Amino acid sequence: MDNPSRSERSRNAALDAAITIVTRDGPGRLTLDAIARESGLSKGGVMHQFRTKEAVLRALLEQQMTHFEEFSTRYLEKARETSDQPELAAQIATLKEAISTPRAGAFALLAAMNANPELMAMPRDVDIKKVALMKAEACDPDLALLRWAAARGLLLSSLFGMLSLTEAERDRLFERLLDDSKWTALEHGAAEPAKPSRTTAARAASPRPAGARSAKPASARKRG
Amino acid sequence: MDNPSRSERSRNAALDAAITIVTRDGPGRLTLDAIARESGLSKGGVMHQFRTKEAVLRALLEQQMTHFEEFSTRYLEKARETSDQPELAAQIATLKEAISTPRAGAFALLAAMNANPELMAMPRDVDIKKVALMKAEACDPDLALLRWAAARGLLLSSLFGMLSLTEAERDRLFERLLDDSKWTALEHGAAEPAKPSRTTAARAASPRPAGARSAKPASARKRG
DNA sequence: GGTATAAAACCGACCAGGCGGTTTGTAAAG
DNA sequence: CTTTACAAACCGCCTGGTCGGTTTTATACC
Repeated sequence: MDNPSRSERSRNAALDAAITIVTRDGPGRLTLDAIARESGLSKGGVMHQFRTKEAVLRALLEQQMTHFEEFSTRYLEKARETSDQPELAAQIATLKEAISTPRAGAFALLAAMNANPELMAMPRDVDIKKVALMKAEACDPDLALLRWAAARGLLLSSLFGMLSLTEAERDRLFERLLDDSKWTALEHGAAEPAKPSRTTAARAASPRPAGARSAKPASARKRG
Repeated sequence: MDNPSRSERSRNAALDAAITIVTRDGPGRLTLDAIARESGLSKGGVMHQFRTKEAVLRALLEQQMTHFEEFSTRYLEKARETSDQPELAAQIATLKEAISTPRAGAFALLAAMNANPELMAMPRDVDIKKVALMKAEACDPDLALLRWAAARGLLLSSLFGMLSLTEAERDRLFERLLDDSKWTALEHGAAEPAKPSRTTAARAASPRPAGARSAKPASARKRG
């Protein structure tokens, strides 16, 4: 096997091991030795790929971020035709996804924060953009932000093992968060949309009077 | 000084030191030696008050929980007369409070989770009760849960340094979360309240048809 | 009161193990 | 033959926790 492949294989092995550890044993147990043990590599091998532990954390964060970023953009494309707030929808859906891929990604976040709170700057910067997009597309930006915050609250609470809701309840709440028709904007920004949104036509495709059951497939549903 | 006082003083010194450390240096830096150093006690002294590190974390969590519990009940009494969902209002207000007493309490939570995720059972048990109360008093329980989740999302995001909102924006969002008149229940549970809520009178105090312009200043508005 | 004694609070040296990181050596790729 | 990828031993430091001893407070007896 050529060198680049060899390296990448080792890198991935290490990162996979890290995720396994952090989800199985908690963030406090994520050590370089543990990664070496779990991945089958030697400690020297791990250190060859990541010169420092912080580098591991950073890589872990990046991996997770791109993973969810991909999910988000994929969802965004679909949502553009079904919602007039596609960015918001994508964000909520992504958070929902993150909750069911549970500790994997976001638990890494905890490990990162524990080691070095400044690492949090990375995901924050992404957030800033997302928030801007969501505000821009909404006629009631605050309401959009709150829907987003609610989704995030559900995710983070769940991550911390502090969410006392059943899976069904959670799903139902996410469903409702995603259903634009259940969130009527205050006239705040615009009772009648000032800008002729590019998706008014798409919106007309769902002319039910705000109360009808949402028909959204809502992506993958695990257990009924 | 008599023995009980002496003990309590030391305990508090240790806990205060722990909070200082965890907020200043991050949860990863919270060690027994650090606590001893910061508190002025010797390590032996610290170990005399808390036989193990987990005991310190537990005490820290308990202290913070009772602190916010007190705030919550104090608020609850007032809210009973101004909102027909006093439990929800109290929870939201408490979360708002927690965000501005920032890292102090909830950062401890992070430290706890890092060391031993099972410690999270303690705050979760409290939550379960709160959630039950909030659901019970609401005619649209899911909406109540979502308002609560949004508040929590704002808090946790802020804790993680991942909230890209200004203080004013945050305040405005909390304000809106607290304003019952801006959250109209879906007919879901009850278009006309099935159970004669004990505060229907109080609710009648704001008889505008849920859509009237709010008198709230709504602070800064960015784009037209 | 004073004094002997027990008990609690506290100190600081100490320990074994785990930690992040370095070094030295070796085999494979280029 | 140089460079890269890895292995394994090793290092110093810090960790949570122990332990024997000292000081302070509480109690018992006179």
